[in-house]
Amino acid sequence: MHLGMPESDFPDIRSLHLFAGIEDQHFRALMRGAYVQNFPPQIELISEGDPSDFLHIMLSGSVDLFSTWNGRETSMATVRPIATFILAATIRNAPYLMSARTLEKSRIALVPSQDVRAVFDVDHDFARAIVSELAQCYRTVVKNTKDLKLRTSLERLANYILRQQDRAGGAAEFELNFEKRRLASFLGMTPENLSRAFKGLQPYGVAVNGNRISVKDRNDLERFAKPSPLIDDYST
Amino acid sequence: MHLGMPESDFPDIRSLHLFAGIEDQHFRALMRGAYVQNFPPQIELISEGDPSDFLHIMLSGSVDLFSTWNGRETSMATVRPIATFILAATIRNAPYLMSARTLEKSRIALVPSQDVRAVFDVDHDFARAIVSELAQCYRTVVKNTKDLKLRTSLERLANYILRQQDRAGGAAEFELNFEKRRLASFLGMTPENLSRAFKGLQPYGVAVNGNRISVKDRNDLERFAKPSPLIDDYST
DNA sequence: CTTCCGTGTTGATCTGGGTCAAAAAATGGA
DNA sequence: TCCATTTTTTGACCCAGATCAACACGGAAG
Repeated sequence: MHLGMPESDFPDIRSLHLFAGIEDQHFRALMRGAYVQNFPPQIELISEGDPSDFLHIMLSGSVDLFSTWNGRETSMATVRPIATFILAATIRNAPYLMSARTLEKSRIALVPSQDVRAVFDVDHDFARAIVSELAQCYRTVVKNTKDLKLRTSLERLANYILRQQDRAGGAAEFELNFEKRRLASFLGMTPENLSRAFKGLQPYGVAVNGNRISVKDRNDLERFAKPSPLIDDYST
Repeated sequence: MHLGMPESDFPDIRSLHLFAGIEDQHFRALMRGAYVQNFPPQIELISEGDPSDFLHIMLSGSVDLFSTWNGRETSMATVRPIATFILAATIRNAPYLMSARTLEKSRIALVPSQDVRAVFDVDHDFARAIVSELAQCYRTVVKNTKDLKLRTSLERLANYILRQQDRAGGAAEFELNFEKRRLASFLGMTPENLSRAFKGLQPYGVAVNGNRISVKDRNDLERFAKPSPLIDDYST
C-alpha cells in the first residue's frame, strides 16, 4: 500500500538545504515516490548491514543512530527534524553502517534511494546540494574523531555543554534534550563516568539539576574547555 | 611562476576514480590551472584552519594527515599515490580540518579549488564522481569512529593487522609501511602501548620483527579480532 | 497511595592504557 | 667506519575511566 506524501509536508521538506534549489518538477517527482510513516518510540528502523533502499527525512520526533560490534553498542549521532539521514549509503548504494531507532514517536518520510540517484542525475542544483551536504557530514565526523582522540572525557563534556549552550541561544540555563545514558554513549564514556564528570565541572561553574544545566560563567568554563572552531563549530 | 602540469602525469591522474569519467576538455581545463610540486620529507604542506585553496593529488611519496588541539597531536590518516586529499574542504570552500605533512620526498599536484568547483558545475560525470568519492570518505571516517569507540586498543591493532594482510594480498608475512609511532597515534594509543600490544597478540600467532609482521594462523587471529565488513572493509 | 521499574547517582574496586625513565636498536650523517 | 640522533622497547608506576554493587529518585500503572 502506497500512502504517498501529504502536500502539507512539502514546505518543511523543501526548506531543507538539500532541496532548496531543486527544480519543482524534480522535487515533485521525488515526493511522488516517497511516503510518510509514523513510528512509535524505541523502534529499530534500520539495522546496520541492511541495503540502503530509502533516504530518510525526519519530520518530527527524534532518532538515534548507533552501531554495535561484538555485543557492545555506541551512539553515533541523534537526528532531529528537519534533517535527512544516511545520505551516503543512499548515494553509494551501499549497506548502512549504522542502525537507527526512534527515541520518541516520530514521523519520517522515506524517499526511494533510486529516485534520489535518478534526480541527482538530471538536476544539477540537487547534485550540488548533495555534494555540499555530504561534505558537511564528512567534516562533522572528522570533528567528532578529533574530539574523541584529542580530548579527555571531561573535556569532551565541557565542550559539549558549551555547544549546547550555543544551540540554546547562549542562555545561562538550558535543557539537555538527551537522555544521560545516551549522552554518555555519544561522548564515549559510561553513564557512571558522565555523572562524575558533571561533578568534575562544578569547579568551573557548571550545575546540573535533572535535565537542566546551568553555566555560571561561560568564560570560566571556556578556559577549561578550550573550544576550537575546528572541532566544535558544526556549521563550517 | 606557473610551471603547469607535465602531460606525462595525465594518465596517472586520469586513472583516479575521481577523474575517470570526466570529459577530456574539462580534464584539460583542470590540468591547465594545476601545477606539480616536489616536497622534501617532513614539510608541513597544510595547517588546519587554513583556507582550502587547492585540491591535492598525491603522485608519489606519502603524506600524513594529522590534527592538533591544546598541545596534543593525533594522526588521522595517511595518503599514498594515487589519491586526492581534502576534497571536502575544497568543495565547501571551508578551512582545512586537518594538517598535512610529507613523510618522505613527495610529488604532489595542486589543483585550484575554484577550478574544481567550476568543472563540477559543468561536468556531470565529474560531479557524480565527486559525490561518490565524498560518500566513500564519509563512510571511511564513520568506520574509523566505530573502530575507536567499540574496540580496545588490542582489538584495533589485531584488526589493523588483518587489514594490512589483505592489502598485502594475504601473505603470511608482510611489511608495515608505517612508522610505529605514527601507527600508534593513528590507532589512538601511545607508542609504548603499541609495543606492548604487539606482544599481547603473540598468543594469537602474531610475530613482529622490525617492520615485518608475520601471522602464523589467520583464523586464529580472526577469532580474537572479530573483523566486520561494516568496520574493516574500506572498499564498500 | 503503593508498587514497580527504569534511570541516575554514589561508592568501592579494578584495569587498560598513559607517563616517566632508561636501555636497546635502528637510522643517518660525516 | 663511527658517532649522534631518533625510534623502539622494557620496566616501574600511576591515573582516568570501567566495572560491579547498592541505593535513590521519579514517573506510570494499578
